[in-house]
Amino acid sequence: MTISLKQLSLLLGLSQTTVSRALNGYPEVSEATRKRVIEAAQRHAYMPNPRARSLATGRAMAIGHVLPLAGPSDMVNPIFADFLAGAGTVYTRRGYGVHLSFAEAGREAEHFRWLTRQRMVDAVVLHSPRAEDERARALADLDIVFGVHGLLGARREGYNYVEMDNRAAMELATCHLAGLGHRRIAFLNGPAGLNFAREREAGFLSVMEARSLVPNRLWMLNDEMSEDYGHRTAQRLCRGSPRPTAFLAGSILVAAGVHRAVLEAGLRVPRDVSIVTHDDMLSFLPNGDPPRLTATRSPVREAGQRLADILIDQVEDRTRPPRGVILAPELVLGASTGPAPAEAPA
Amino acid sequence: MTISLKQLSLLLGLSQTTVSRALNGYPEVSEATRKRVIEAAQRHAYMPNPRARSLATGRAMAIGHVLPLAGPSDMVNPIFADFLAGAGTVYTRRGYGVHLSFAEAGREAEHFRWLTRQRMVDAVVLHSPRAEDERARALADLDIVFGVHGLLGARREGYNYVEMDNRAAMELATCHLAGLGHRRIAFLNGPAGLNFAREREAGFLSVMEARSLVPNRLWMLNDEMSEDYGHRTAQRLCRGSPRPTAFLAGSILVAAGVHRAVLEAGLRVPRDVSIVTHDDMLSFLPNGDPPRLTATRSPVREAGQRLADILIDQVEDRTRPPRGVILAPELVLGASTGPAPAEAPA
DNA sequence: TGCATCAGCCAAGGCGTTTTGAAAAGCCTT
DNA sequence: AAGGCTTTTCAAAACGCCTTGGCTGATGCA
Repeated sequence: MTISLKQLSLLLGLSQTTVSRALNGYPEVSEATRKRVIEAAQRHAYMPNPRARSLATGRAMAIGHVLPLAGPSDMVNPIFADFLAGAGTVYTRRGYGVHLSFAEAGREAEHFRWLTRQRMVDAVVLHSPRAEDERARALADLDIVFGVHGLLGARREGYNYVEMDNRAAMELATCHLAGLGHRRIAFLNGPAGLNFAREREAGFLSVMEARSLVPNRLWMLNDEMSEDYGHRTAQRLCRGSPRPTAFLAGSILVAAGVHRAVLEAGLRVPRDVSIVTHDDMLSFLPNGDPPRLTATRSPVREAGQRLADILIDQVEDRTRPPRGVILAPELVLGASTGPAPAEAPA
Repeated sequence: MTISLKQLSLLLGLSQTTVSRALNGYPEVSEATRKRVIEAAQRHAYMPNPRARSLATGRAMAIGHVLPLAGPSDMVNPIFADFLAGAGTVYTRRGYGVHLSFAEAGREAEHFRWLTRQRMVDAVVLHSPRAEDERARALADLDIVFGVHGLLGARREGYNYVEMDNRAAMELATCHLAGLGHRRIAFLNGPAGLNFAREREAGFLSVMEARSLVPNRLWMLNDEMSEDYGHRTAQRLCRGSPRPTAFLAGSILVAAGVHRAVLEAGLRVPRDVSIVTHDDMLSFLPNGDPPRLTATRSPVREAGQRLADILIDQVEDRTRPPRGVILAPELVLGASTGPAPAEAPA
């Protein structure tokens, strides 16, 4: 079927040792032989058997991504998918595989222990981290290389991570709205416990404060980001008086719900109400041209690539210090934002 | 770190052979020793090293899922995610892993060859099959166990597959609409080349014909299922005269676009226009209670489980004939359908 | 010339399993 | 007591790779 190291060495009249060393770039082999070996390897399409290799080296040549088993969770989350697609290209290029596994919520620590005891993976990626994340603690205790897609609480050093600058994103968005004259802004944020939601709130508040605007605390909401959440909330707020002139939505789904509620209330976008969203899923809901929604965007796919490289670097040289990357978001102007409507006289 | 077979056998005063056989259920070992071995294995939390095992057996103990590398493709598709979540539970339960890899579009065949030559996987799952699928041919030629999430053209035997009954789904939906008196139904189907779209069209047409209704061919459309597609198309059709009284959407995203366009046109759902969609993503857009949209649903997660079991069964006994499963859809009544508005007098 | 050094290569052992072929032990028969 | 079975056990080889330690012949130095 496929040629083995032994066969190749027999073919070349060399020992397995020499062929192995030649291919793996060890110095103790003459350049002439190395060239001959490499050429023969290519000709016979030799590829080392990853299983045998990792049995011998003790290295897994795989990075683990662990997903919660039940419920409408990460796996169904397009962000995760896009992140993995980005990471996947790097893994493939550098000869690593993905080890995808599913763990019951709450038993992740045990799962990690199993993964590492079995040497299934060389490193692990943590998705959707919480501020106080017991999974991160478990990983640190296990002395395994790991990286986080997001931040662990306020900490920004001592571990590998890739994060979009959530604070900057909301600052951009809030600045944009404030610049258009909006003062009554509703902020439909993500779940309160999650880090990125805190960061976003900080960004929102800092701009409001800088502009001497007073945020309406009743309009700052936290929930799972669903279309339903956006719709339900916007419907309620649009009935109130005064109502918001602008909505800041945490995701495209939330924005879609808001948009629907606003239309149903007989209001026009952006004449009566402006909508800005954070868009982390890019291509998932194709925007037209010009884009329908004004949105802040982060390069999720690139985030995956960056973290993959960071992890593999550290796996291959355990002495490397941990690295963190903060990716800058951009604001894409769309057709959903415009000047705030004139204030009704008080 | 973790105990090996050798250490366990030493501990028991038995040979590796006997311990191995005892644990793997071979008959040529006395019940007394087997019991002793199993008990010791549990006590020391022994788990065989999967790499060593598959090196020895030649079996990979993994199922491959190959995704297109570039573009807004499967990976970003929540259907795929949900399917994998379902399959994942079965893989884990039966001791298999997932091998997720990314192949450039058009070079999948080569990728499969590599996967099998390297014995990376014992079986492969094909996603989003086309009627004439060169990937399926490549897999068949390679003599590897594989299964399809969907159908290969009209063929319904000779290979493993799990499919939702697309035809039945559209029959259900069309019957529902026709029963409410709708005659002017627009059908926003998926891409023309894909199988499921053909099946769905057949279902739609068969009911129309059975009820002696004449479908408007100009209202039967095919495209990638995006929110934009739904919006664009519904906007156009709502401007026409006569306009459709009902829309049959291929996915929730399409339905969302339709819904938006209908609202923007100043029409009401379901008073002026009814909407039925096929919902393959279940929990992704949480519906309220009662559900917002009337929808046909298919159990994607269950589909993943079924195919996983079929594949592993065949891997473990290659003589088993291929199996196909067609899962029945259900119609979930929501708030988006109602009686057809009275005809304007002609 | 003798001795140490070094580049280049190799034989063999190890990674943790499964599996083959054979030996040992037990039980019947005769 | 010996032979023939069957049951139970084992030592060793294999899977395909990496790596340790050692071997050869050439080179440098004194």
